[in-house]
Amino acid sequence: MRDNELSDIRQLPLFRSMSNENYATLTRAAYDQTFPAQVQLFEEASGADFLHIVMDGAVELFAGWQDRETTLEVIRPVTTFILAACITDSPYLMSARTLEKTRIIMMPTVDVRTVFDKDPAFALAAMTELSACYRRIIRHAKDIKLRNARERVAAYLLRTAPAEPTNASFVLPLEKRLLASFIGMTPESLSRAMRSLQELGVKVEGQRITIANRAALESLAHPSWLIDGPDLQNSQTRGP
Amino acid sequence: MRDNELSDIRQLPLFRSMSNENYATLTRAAYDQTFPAQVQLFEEASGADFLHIVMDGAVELFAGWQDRETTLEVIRPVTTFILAACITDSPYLMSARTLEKTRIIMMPTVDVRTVFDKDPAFALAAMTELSACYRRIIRHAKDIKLRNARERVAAYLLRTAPAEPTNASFVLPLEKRLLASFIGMTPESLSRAMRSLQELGVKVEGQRITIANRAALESLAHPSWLIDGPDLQNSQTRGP
DNA sequence: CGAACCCTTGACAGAAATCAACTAAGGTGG
DNA sequence: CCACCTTAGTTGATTTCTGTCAAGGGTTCG
Repeated sequence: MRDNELSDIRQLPLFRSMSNENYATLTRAAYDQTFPAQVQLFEEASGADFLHIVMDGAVELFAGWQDRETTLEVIRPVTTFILAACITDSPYLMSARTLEKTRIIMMPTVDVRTVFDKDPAFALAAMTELSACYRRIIRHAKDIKLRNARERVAAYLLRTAPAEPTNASFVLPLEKRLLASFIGMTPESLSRAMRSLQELGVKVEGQRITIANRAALESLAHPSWLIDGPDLQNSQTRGP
Repeated sequence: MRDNELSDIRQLPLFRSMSNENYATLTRAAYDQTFPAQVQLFEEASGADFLHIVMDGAVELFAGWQDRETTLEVIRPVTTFILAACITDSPYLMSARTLEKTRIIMMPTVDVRTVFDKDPAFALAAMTELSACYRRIIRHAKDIKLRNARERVAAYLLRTAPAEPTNASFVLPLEKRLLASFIGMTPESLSRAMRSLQELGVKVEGQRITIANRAALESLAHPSWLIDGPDLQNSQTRGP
C-alpha cells in the first residue's frame, strides 16, 4: 500500500491507538484494490480470508435464500466490515458487492487475529467496532419487526435528512430499489409508501426528497434513539 | 458468590482462559441473585451497569416501540448477555425479563472493562462471544426478511427438533405466544401456521410437536446453515 | 369455584407482494 | 444526432398474506 493510504487508515478508530509495529504487521500484507461497480467481492458461506475496509465508494452486504435476496447493510467510507467473521474465522453470513467504483483495503484475517492477540489497544478498538456493528443490526431488526412499511420509510427519511436546516431537501444516498430491499419491502411498496407520504408534506422528485413538515412525519415514524441510532437528532422518544 | 458457583462460571468460554487474578477481580463485586418469573431485569435505554450471566432459568430480551413489542432473543443457561452495551458503556437497546425462576450473576461493567483492558485472554474470549452474538442476530434478521411466516415456523421446528432420532417428538422450549413474538408474527398467525403444517406431517399436541415427515418440512423451510445456524444438522443448503 | 391466562378458531380488514404495463432517463451504437 | 435498448421507477389491478377483533375452550392457580 502507498504511504498516504497508510496514514488514512491509521486514523481510523480501529487502528488509531495500536503500536506502530503491529500496525506495520497488519498493513504489510494488505491489498489495496479498486473495483468497478457491481462486482461481487465475496459470497456468503465462503471463508473469511480478509478484513475489508471501504476507502471510497460503497459496498452492499446482502444475503440470499431460495430466489429471494435482502440487503442487510450498506457500507460507506471509511469503515471496516465483516470483522466478526474475521475474528471467529468463520464463513461469511453475507455476500458483498460494490455499488459503485470502490476502493477497498483487504487485510489477511490471519494477521488481524495475530495482532488482536498481542495488541490490547487494537483488541479494545476491535471490540468497540464490533459492538457498534452488533448494536446497528439490533436496531435494524427492531425497525423491521416493530414498524410497518410506511413507518419504516418515514423513519428512514427522518434519519437520513440533514438535521439543519430543518426542512431542507436532500438526495437519497441509495437507489430506491436498494433502499426498498434494505428496509424490507418491494420497490413497488416503497414507491407507494413514498407517494402516500406526500400527504404528510414529503416531496419526492426522483432521488431528491424535501420534508416540508417534519412534525407530521415524526408523528407517524415516532423516531427513537433506540431504533434509529445516535445520529438522529430528533429522538426524544427514549421510552417505549 | 459461593465457591461452587464460582467454578461453574469459571468453566464458561468467556472466563475459562483468563488469569486467576483477573477472574478474582471480576467475581469479587459480582452479585448472584435468583429472581421469580416475569421480573423485568432492566429496561431498554437505561445504562448498562452489569454484565449478566444466566445460570439457571431463562431470560427474554425484548424491545418495545409505541404499543408494540417484539422478542429479540431468549437466553438460556449458561450464557452471558448484553456484552456489547457493557463494552461500549452504552445504554441497553433491549429490555430483559425472566421467563421463569432464574438465577443470574451480575458483574459490574466497570470491572469487565478494567479486566478487558489488561487480560488478553479475556479480551479474545469476549470478542469471540460478541462475534457469536452478532452472527446470531444477523441470522435472525435474515430469517425475518427472507422467509414468510409459514416458512419461519417450519424452519424453527426443524432447527428445534432433535436430530436423532429423525422423527422423534419434542417439546417446544418456548411458550407459543413468545415464539410468535420471536419469529415476528402474532400468536394467531402462529397458531394458523402450525395448523397448516399438519398437512406436511407435523403433529401439534399442546407444546409437544412430532415431525412425521421431515423431508416435507424441509422442502418448505429449506433450512440453511447460513440462517438456521451451526446447530442444525440438516443444513445441506450452503449456497443461495 | 372463579379468575386469569394461553391457545385456538372464525370472520374480516388491511397491508404488502405479485403481475403486468407503461414512462422516463441514460447509454450505446449505427 | 437519432434510434434503440436497458433499467429504474411508477402505477394499476389483483391476490396473498398477515394482523385485528371477537369469542370460546381448556388449564392452572389462588
